[in-house]
Amino acid sequence: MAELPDKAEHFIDWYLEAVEVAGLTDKRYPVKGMNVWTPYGFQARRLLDGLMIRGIEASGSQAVEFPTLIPQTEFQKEKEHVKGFDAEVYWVTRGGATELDIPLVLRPTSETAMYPIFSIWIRSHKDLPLNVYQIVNTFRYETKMTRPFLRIREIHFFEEHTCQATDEAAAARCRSNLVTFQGIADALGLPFVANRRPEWDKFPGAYYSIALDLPVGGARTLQLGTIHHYRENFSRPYEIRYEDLSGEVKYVHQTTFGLSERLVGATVAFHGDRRGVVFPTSIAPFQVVIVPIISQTLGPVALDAARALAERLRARGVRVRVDDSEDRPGAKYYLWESRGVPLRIEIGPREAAAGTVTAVSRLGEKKSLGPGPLDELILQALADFDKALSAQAHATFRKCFSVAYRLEELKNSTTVRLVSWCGTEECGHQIEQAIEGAVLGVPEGPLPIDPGAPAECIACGKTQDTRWALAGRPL
RNA sequence: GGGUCUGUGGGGUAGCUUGGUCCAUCCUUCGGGGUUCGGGACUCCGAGACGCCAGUUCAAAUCUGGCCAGACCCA
Repeated sequence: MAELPDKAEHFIDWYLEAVEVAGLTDKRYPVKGMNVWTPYGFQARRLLDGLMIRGIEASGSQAVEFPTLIPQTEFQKEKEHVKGFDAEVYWVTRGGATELDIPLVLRPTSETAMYPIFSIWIRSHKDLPLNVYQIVNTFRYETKMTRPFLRIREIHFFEEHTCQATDEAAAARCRSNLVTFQGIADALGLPFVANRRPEWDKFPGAYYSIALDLPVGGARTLQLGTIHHYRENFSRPYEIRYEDLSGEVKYVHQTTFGLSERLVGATVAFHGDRRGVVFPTSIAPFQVVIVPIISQTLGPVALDAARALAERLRARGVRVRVDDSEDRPGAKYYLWESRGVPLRIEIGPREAAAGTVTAVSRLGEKKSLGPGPLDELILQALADFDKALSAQAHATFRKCFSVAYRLEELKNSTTVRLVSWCGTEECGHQIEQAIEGAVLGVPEGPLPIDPGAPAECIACGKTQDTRWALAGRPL
């Protein structure tokens, strides 16, 4: 039986092939870092969009849409931001044959598109808070190698931008975003750590950045998204001001929250196995696939039963597909397993007569359901699947971390490491050199494992002001 | 940013060193027929490729250059 490459040993090979066999994208589009979404992959992405939309709107954000092109003059207003993105933006310099007076940037992110308009929208404290988001495509000219979903040049980007009256309100919005993300991650069965990125690695223009990191085997990590507190760094150059109750003119404090289709890649990367993708029911294009076992001698009873069951499940809101193709049953099992369908239902002729089915979970559990209310039993089996997937993920997650006490231990790390760190950039860089990766930052909230109190800094040995930080190798 | 290597049907490959054997190999895929159908079926018939553009040559998948795309290494 053909299996995928070993996930632990050859992660990238495994990942590329898992995406390939699942048919989520077509990588043959002839522009680097830009893939075509297939109907199957697009459905997963659209369901993910739904999770993000429901989550953010529940926290009081409204959808907007700003243009794709940004004039150079606006793009360059915030110094750090420009420096951070200058090397990776696409420029539009011509309209037809005419050279544009002011070149246009294809948005790499939308701060500089939105904020000139925010400065018009916001006049008074009554206009605050302003919480808006958009889901649009953004463009970044990645110079490194690209990977489907993980590192791409056209990014399907979710970005929330908010304006708050005070520093404290902005910090509160960041915490609220973290709660929203927790909900999305739970729906995907993905554990994560929220790390406050070190100064040298924060978003260009941010006061601080909180990154949502997922360990994906070895010391490798994947940044799932980010939450940034900008303070007044953008509102000053873009003159986003309001009059407070006493008539004093103040600059707003801004935040952003960014996610992308990388979450589809993360789901593949974290849950996938030797047979391919494993989707949680929340974004599985098909939650259930029914395979009728055709028999020449016993007639089409199994197929009829499969179609009838599918109708009942659809009425209950289940995304279900009957695979009535000519392939043999075994071939269908392999196909839908590689594509990540949570639950397979097999109906044979004798089962059709008895009113029972065989249910096989993508995690391997096989059992007979019925006779009885099959739709109820299948809904239960789907809920059980999500629970089992999440439990398995959290068990894996805990094994992804270990403490390192000396710099030399970092070299061939097989997990993400917790290190005691004094917080200085100099020691941070020593840690990064030792692990051949990055200091991910200091976790917000509880640590993924409990290492006790931080001791002396792993690099300089000082004991004052040390804290636990995570170090790993971002993909 | 600097360097090394690669590009053959829809996917994966053989052929390239030494130009002619190639109207290009094998597996898979796709269309049609038949027998099948509880873990990747068998069989018969058919379809489909030398990344693009130039150059060298009697002759180019094969050699040279440029471009495009991809992989890897270094900063």
